[in-house]
Amino acid sequence: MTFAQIILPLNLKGTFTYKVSEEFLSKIEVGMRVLVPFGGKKIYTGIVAEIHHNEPETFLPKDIHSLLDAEPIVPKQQLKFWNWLSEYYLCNIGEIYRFAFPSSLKLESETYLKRNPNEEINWEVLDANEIYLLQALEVKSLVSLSEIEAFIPKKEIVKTVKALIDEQLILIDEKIYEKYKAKEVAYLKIDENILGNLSEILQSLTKAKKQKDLFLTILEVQQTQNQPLRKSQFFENGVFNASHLRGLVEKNLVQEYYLQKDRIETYEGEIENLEKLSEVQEKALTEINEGFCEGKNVLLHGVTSSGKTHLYLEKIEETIANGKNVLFLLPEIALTKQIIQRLEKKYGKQLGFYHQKLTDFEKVEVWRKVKNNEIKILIGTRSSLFLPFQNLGLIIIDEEHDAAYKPREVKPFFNAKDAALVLANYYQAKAILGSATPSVESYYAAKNGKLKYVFLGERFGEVALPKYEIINFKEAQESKLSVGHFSQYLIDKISENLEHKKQTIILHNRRGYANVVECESCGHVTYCSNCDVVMTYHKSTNELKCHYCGHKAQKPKICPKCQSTNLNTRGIGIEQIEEETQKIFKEAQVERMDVDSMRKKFAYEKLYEKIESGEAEIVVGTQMISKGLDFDNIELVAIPKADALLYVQDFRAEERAYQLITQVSGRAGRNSGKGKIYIQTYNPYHPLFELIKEENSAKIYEHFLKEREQFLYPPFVKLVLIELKHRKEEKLQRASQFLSSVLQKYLPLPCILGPEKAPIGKINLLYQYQILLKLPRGKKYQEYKDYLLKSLEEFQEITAYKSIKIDTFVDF
DNA sequence: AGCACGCCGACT
DNA sequence: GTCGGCGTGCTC
Repeated sequence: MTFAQIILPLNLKGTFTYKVSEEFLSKIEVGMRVLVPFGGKKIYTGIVAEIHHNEPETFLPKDIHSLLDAEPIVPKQQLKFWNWLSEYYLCNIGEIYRFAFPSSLKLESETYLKRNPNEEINWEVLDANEIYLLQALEVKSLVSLSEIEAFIPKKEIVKTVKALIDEQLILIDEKIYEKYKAKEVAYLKIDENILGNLSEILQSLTKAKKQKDLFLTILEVQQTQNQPLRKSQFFENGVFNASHLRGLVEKNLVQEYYLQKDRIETYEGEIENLEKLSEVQEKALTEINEGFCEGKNVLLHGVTSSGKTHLYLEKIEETIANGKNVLFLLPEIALTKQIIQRLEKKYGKQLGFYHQKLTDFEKVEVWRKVKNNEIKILIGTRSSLFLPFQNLGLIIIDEEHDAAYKPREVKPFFNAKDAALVLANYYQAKAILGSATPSVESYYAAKNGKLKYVFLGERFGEVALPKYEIINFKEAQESKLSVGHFSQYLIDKISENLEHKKQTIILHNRRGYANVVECESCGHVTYCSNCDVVMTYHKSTNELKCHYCGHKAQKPKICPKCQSTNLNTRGIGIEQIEEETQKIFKEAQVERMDVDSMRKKFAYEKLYEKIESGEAEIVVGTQMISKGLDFDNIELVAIPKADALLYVQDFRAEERAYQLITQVSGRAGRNSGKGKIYIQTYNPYHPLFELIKEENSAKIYEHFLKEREQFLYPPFVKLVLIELKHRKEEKLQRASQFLSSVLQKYLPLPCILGPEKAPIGKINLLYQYQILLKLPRGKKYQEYKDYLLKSLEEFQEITAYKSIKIDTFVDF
């Protein structure tokens, strides 16, 4: 007897055992898709994870319904990768499968109903709904539940269907269909062999002038154009129509055939050659190669505009020349047009894109191409790690420090940067992590020899790096040399920059107009009704918005508590900075770039255009502004409230501030080398600002590492965050306490921090508690993680706590 | 995750 | 008195 372990797209532990019947025995392989029944009447598409002969003892396995693939669709390396993810990040493999596959590759099971032909209907005893349904089945033999909604009220459907099933008048028919059908396009061709008799052919067409003309047209195009002839092109001018073509096809003079159309338009322009590498880049390239030779992956630490892309292109080229493929990971696809354009020019059709914003059809298209090895370079976000690569040779993780590689809100949680390294290893491929501001973890790994450290310290073409200047805002205020949140000094500098017809960027990392609307008389502030956060005031829409659940409310005119009209705003948002900027620089064209202003369609494109053309003179923005805006005319970057970057309560706050400041600085003086950065702060002697000014990245990382070591944070310990959520706070608190006590049985006490209320105690009506684990690195780590898993299992044994939602974030 | 079964409040 | 809320249990 043969059995198979099947991965199902459900958030359930482990895999499921099914029996492999005789008919599939010789065909079934690990990595193929199968159709299996599950539960009452559900059918799922699963993935074969293992084939074996151990009959289960505690239950009777069901049969595999059918085999969907003739060859494995998930490569072995991917299955290994899934397993690693599920073990390392403590999530179910089914969740990984769900995330990894475009939904149309998972067959859909929709419940369809049909008449039971063996049962007579006694119409008299039926109610109206039942009669409608049966009549519908007379007309159409199969009706789906969703179709029934058209003629039976929603809440009565289940009742009606159930009654008829009980009477055995109807049956359930599981109709399964594959959603994805490749779109086909018609092409024409003329068999060149018949051309020996060309004169004869033309003779035979003398009576059909149009057909003759069409034939000659097709022939001409075919002989001049060395690619398939799209059928539709011959009808575009209106001279010919389908019947003319039909005549030719019937006479066997022209053949019609179909090709799958790619839904993704690919670039067909010129293919550009690489520029020559600079000396510094050559050296870096040698070092990368050395790293690869030592069997190490590389951390490429290259200051902004140092030409990291250039090196990537070199390695990509080389990999492809060796017959292997490349995965190029980006944190977000939207803000990185420039890099894509560059690769597009060079690689044209061998390039593919993949990210979660594609339609399902498009995703499957890319899937197919990757599988068939038609795509040599795949550019994509973290979801592209799951494509069925056949012979991956290189993975590049650009902007490796970017938090978008590990979004907390998407399940399953994993860090694409770390996952990429593991995946590369499974494919025996090499990886390059690239950034101008590497994450502290990667930097540490590089310094410890786990990664090869390659530093590119100067801008390409020896353009000077931007200079930093720190403005003591406290002093400026005290000597009354300030307007709003701008010191007179900064204002002068920006004015100068405007006079030189150079562009300015102002960074302020807080959305909205004001953080809080506060009553001056009683101190009342408006909280979100769903979340435990103060609502942010947005002046442009004149409303209060919750940035966590999106809840909106009117801005109060009087204090709801004490009826005072003395309401004031506190905490400056980007909208207020924009307003002030416009007020101070009346003549200047000021634009804002944040999530709220970029929401409209093509807002980004429009802004991009305005900056490129020079129409926008000052761009005020949140962290968004630090990405992708590579324009030569920007020379000044101002951060009027730099302190705000440090107020975040997070052990990575300083690291993030450093990265953000450095990234946004990189926008200035890319060409002229005259970029200036003004950091305006109340704490001009804050070590971080001083270090940034010194421009000694090694020293900065030393500083970070020292703090991390002292306060026991990564990379010196492994962090696991356990998040518990429930609608009832008391129950949640008790549960969290209990989980903590279970953990205490197995883990040393100092490892466990909490439970405590999460920084945002309630989001969307769910209360949140958390337990933070600081686990030692090395051998003990795995042992402790096994204990953690055991504890979580013990916790879930308690029926009363089954309704508590638990999420674990490993290395968050 | 989905889905069925089972026990307590607001309606014909 | 029923309909229907969601708490609990199970799925190879």
